[in-house]
Amino acid sequence: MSLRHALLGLLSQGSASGYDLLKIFEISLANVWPATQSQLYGELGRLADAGLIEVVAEGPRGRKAYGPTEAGMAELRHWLVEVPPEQLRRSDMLLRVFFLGAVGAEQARAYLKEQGAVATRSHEHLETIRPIVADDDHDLSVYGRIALEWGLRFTRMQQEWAEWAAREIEAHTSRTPSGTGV
Amino acid sequence: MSLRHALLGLLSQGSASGYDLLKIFEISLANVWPATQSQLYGELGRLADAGLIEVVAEGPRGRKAYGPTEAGMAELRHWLVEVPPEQLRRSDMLLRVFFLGAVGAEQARAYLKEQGAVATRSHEHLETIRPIVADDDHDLSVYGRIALEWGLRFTRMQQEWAEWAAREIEAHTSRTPSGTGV
DNA sequence: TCCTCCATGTAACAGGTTACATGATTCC
DNA sequence: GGAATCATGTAACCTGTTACATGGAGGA
Repeated sequence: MSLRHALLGLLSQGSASGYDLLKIFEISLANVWPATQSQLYGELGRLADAGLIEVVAEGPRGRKAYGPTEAGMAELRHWLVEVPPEQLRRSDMLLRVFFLGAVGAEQARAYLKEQGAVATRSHEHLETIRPIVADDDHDLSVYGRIALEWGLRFTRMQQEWAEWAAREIEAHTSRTPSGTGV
Repeated sequence: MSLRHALLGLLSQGSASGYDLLKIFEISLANVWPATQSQLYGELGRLADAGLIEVVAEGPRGRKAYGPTEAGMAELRHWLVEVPPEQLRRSDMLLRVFFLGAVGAEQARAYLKEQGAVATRSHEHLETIRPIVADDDHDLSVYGRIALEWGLRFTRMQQEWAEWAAREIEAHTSRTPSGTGV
């Protein structure tokens, strides 16, 4: 149920309409908690019904700008500090690693090298947005920077791991030259 | 649709019943691709209907052991090398970071330190299972070791990041002592 | 006028979780 | 005989995705 809290969090930083929020999701939250338009409007309705947000302004074309209520802010703070984050991560990238024995060392190495390259590209992309968040001292900037740093460290780790793994397979292959598995 | 491929992958390493597979999911795949019992039996039925697996043995209590068909193995290899892994990662741990401005520096630091501690515990847990996979040269062991190494590097990265982030907040707080945000 | 963008909503479907339901076998 | 374990299956519900549907407002 974290979409609910993502919305509360965004609205705590300033009121916005569903349309505004959708844009914010696309730019800044896309890598952390993607959401689609239909999901978003549905959840806004449910949040309003639950009294956690309310319409604070209406505009042209039926535009409704929402803001959090006191109950909504309380719920957000509760979630932030008292609800332990989910640990579960599904990774089909890693799932494949378990079964790489089904395709022979050459293809296994190619797979890992490709994953390393993907990580490198992601890392480079994140580097390009670093300067945008870098230069000020607001709260938003501090926490944005911390999240960005996570991405930078993660992509670097993944890149280094993939290269290490490709070398491991090479070493294993040279020890057992016949190549087991298929 | 990766549960399907997780099942094909496991069955490619030896035939098994739904019950067997469930146990394997609980132990070895739990951190990478969790699956519930009801999901599993449903998918086994669909895989059989699609001709990707077949019943290779029947046992007591209605036990049905499945093995992959040739079509199933082809599908597995196709998925392994030709279908690019999903990049999407939802992380409610990271989502919270974006909104930490809503709770004051003290609580924000406490949150990050807790996440660091969680990562440390996970890392220690993974270290305990390292010796189990370490000592042989089979394909399975090689790829199991590579996946484990990912976990070790990931948890270490997360731990270091959380500690760094907590220090960042401290530095920011001492620069702007009043404490902005709520 | 026509196109683009703003703006909201619904319906159908897929994947996943929890809970319910049932029964056979083995071991003590 | 009774408990634990093996073994499979179904139903209700929630979250998320894709696609469909509609219309107002502003600019060229």
